[in-house]
Amino acid sequence: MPELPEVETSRRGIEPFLLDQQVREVVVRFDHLRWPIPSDLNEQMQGHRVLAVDRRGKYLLIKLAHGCCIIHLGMSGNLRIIDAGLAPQKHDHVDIVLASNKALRLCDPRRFGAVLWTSHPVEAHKLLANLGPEPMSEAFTAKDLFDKSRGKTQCVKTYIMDSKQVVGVGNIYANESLFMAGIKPTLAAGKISLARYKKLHTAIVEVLGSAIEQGGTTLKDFVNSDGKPGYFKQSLAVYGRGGEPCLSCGRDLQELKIAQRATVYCKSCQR
DNA sequence: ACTTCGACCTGTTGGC
DNA sequence: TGCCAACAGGTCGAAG
Repeated sequence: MPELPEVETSRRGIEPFLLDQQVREVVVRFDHLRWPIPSDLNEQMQGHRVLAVDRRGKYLLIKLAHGCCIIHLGMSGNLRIIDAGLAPQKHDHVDIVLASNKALRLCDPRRFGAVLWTSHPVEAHKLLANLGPEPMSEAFTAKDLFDKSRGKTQCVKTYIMDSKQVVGVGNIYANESLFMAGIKPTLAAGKISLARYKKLHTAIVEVLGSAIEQGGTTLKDFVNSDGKPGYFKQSLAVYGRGGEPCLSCGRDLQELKIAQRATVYCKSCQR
């Protein structure tokens, strides 16, 4: 489900319900997500207050005084705020029950997501330590994108989806950003000029920024934490539109696979 | 060191 | 209607 805008939308949705709340109990109904959920998760969190609900890339970070619960939504995960005790549906794997009698509930049919715990500074966690800059921060620059791409033969689409370069650019927004920047997705990352990386940088920031403003993309089952859908889908220019006319020039959009992921672009607008 | 590819899962969709 | 194959928002870690 989620790319960065969806994760950020979820974070904003759940934060007011978690912040400053004491954790009453963590209920794990199914512990085999991408990795096993730590068996001492309840022991670690029970009775402690939530100090912050942060995000790093697509990882949600629920911070307590002595450690952090790391949540990743994988491909199909979603989070909702419910009344504690509401009967769980299929795939509702974890509840973090709060003293307020509300609970944060994780549902993840495909189980590509993760729920982990770390007692060390979370930034040093193996999964977070090597992440690139946040796309909406000053640390993300066209110059770095350009410099780090030199010598690389991989497609530019694969390159911008690599979380070591920049976090949060998934398949939808990679397609959209490349269209906005007028860059053909199959070009070798190492052969693209600084001027074009400046366009691409701007496009990534704009595409992700407006998606966050609009509450993420609604695809199939995405709803944010209060159950309202995102509204970005109606602004997608290429994703899911293979064979349909380019919104800019009217020619048929091309569809192909790059690294086994659906890729759509306009042959005449993207070169 | 860089790049590609398999693997992890269920649910939905489209073709026959 | 049923069956089967292909596909779906991610990304780690192994293999090449």
